[in-house]
Amino acid sequence: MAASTLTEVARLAGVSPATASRVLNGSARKPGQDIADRVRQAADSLGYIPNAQAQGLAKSSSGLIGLIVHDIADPYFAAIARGVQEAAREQGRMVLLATTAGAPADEKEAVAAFAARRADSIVIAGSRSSRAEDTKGNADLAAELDRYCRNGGQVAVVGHPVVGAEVTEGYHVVEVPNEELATSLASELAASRQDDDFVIIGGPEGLFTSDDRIRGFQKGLADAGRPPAEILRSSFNRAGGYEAGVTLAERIKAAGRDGQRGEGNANQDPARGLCIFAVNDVMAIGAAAALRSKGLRVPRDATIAGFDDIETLRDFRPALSTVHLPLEDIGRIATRSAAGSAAAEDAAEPSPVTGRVTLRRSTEMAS
Amino acid sequence: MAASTLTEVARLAGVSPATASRVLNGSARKPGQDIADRVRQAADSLGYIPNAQAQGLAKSSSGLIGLIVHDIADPYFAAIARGVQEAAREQGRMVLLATTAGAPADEKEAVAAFAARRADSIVIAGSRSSRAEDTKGNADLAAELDRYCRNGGQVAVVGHPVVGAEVTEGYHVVEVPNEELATSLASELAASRQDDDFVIIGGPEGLFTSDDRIRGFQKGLADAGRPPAEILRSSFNRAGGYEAGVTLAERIKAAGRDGQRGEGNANQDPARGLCIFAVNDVMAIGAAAALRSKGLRVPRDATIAGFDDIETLRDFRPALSTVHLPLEDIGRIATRSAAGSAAAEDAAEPSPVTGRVTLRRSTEMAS
DNA sequence: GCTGTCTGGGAAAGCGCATTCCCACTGCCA
DNA sequence: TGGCAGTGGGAATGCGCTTTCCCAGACAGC
Repeated sequence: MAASTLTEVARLAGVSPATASRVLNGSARKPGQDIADRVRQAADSLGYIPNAQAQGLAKSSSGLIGLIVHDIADPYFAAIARGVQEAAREQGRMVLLATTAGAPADEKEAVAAFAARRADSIVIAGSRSSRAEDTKGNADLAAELDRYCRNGGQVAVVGHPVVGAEVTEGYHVVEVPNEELATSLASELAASRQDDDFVIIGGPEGLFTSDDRIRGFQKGLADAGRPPAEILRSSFNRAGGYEAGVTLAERIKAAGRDGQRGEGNANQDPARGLCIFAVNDVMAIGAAAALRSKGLRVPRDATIAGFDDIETLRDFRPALSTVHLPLEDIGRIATRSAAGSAAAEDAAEPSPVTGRVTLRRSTEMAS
Repeated sequence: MAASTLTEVARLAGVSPATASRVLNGSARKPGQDIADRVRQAADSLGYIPNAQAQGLAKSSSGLIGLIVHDIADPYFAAIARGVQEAAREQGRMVLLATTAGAPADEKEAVAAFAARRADSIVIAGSRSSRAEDTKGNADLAAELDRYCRNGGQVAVVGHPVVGAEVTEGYHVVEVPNEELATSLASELAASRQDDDFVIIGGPEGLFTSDDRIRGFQKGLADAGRPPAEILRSSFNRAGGYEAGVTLAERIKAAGRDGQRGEGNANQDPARGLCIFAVNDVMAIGAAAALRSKGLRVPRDATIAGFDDIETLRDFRPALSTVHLPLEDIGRIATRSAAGSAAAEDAAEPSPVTGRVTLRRSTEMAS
């Protein structure tokens, strides 16, 4: 038994396919009540399911939203995905998922695939990069996006615009105030951690999200009259945080900052504590794990702050100081801004994203 | 500029659309080298992207895999989704996401929507339920799935078969040995926690995953000669775990099990500890948070074990005893089993899922 | 040299639906 | 009663592609 078609339904109901189409899918023209009933009943009895592909082909639009993330298992993206999914449901669309590990080449592929499926809009979450090795990929991605937009597609990018994107028609950017928030975080930490030196665990250079947060943090420190923090670079995930954490743990011990009176380091005053800012929560957790594995305690031997306020990590102890980002809203906003309702379009770029510095135990005053 | 079509490419290359189709998309018939080159070049210069909808319509298959989860932001589902995504990529397909909060009615909707899009296969993750209020929904869902399968669709369900599903053609179940693993967990805990009483924090009655794990755990206790554990029911998420944790915390204090010598409870021996088994990690974390908020310490005042071994929770302290489940593999296996390669089909239901009891600090020997 | 078999390309028929255009009919006003 | 707008249904076209079928030419065997 093959899936039944509109034509079959029409025949069973004794009407033309045109009429059947009109009653089963919202058309401007409403057939008479009796006919409508007949058609609907026929559809029911046949278990008719409209073929979305054919519909899409006929009206060239698909009811699909493409979502591009680095990794759906990363709680950051998962949270955004939830928002996207919700907004999509509101719009009566479905979401098509693509994961790319952040590689622009893969992202370009994904955009092409979405374009092939005639997705109505595309949401790109996940940090843009300006690394040299990505130059070519970025250009390709930008070109693909341009083409997609020119063909009437709507694109929403979370965070930074894609490097080199030119079209403005249908191209939306959901700004995330990473830099400002990092500045605020630094200010608050500078105030509460008077006696700490600061160090930053960042992602690879060229990753915008990471760079923005680093820049913002440094600015906050400078505003508070603190010297710039040293920056440790590693990968933008837990492993990267852990790795950097190991390095720092050794340093802390060597400097005798762990209360065990190490041999001391000429450059570092053992009396001063160390406050670590990891550019995202997952890295912060990794760093904390590294310190712990080296026998160090947070916040006693070092304090740590992250960024994102990942929900799953809220029960982590010591509670992680971080910057709360409304991830789910971000996904929702991005999806809505790419909904492409020409009317509401210019009316207002939807409510801006606001975060909030959230200090918790991991950077609490040492007793 | 509208997206260019095959016909345009063909015209530019000076061939028929049929030929263009044959060279651009793998057909059995291979046109001559020179012609192929001409076509490919024309396609390139036009930036041709095949319309997947039209392709799908023409060959009635879409290259789509439908994935149904309760909540994509839940790390359990996110991990499975990653596996699905990966396997999908291997197959050159894309994944369509639907979240349903576990409501059979929504799941039925999702299946219908997938069917409408002519998804090649559907993966259903997330526990089935046999609750009375879901009876109708389950029946509808089963009917929808049956229809989908009869129309040639492939379905893979993680865990339990959908209640009432009848078709076997194209219907796959990825068995997760929840019960057996829970039994093993109980055995190991019974051995290491000789002096503990056991209590189970379960999900709502009728949720198969939860029920299986409870049943298995009780069996393990029985095998070890322990009396059955009391069961606290609450919702299958962190909040549920927290709620149950609050209840337990009060009880522990009342029973003077927290070392503070409470007034004691006739039924409970204050000398005995309490070992809490939460049917999933997230609930376990919630329960632990509740205990902590009541001033209780794990594993000192109570021990806790979970189930799933969620990656994001591995850095939780005290490290959570749990049962490791290869979530990502599960997603992959499900996706592959629904790949529908009739050849490999009967050859072997793909490698079974195996978990592993993983005891960590949260159930460690009291000193 | 002629027929028979390939080979490779093109014409055309859908895939299932939306939609435009057309037509028959109703009811209204003049 | 004739004409006209308005209403509601159907025929037909096309969305972009695949695929079957057909046909012209190449080639081999007799």
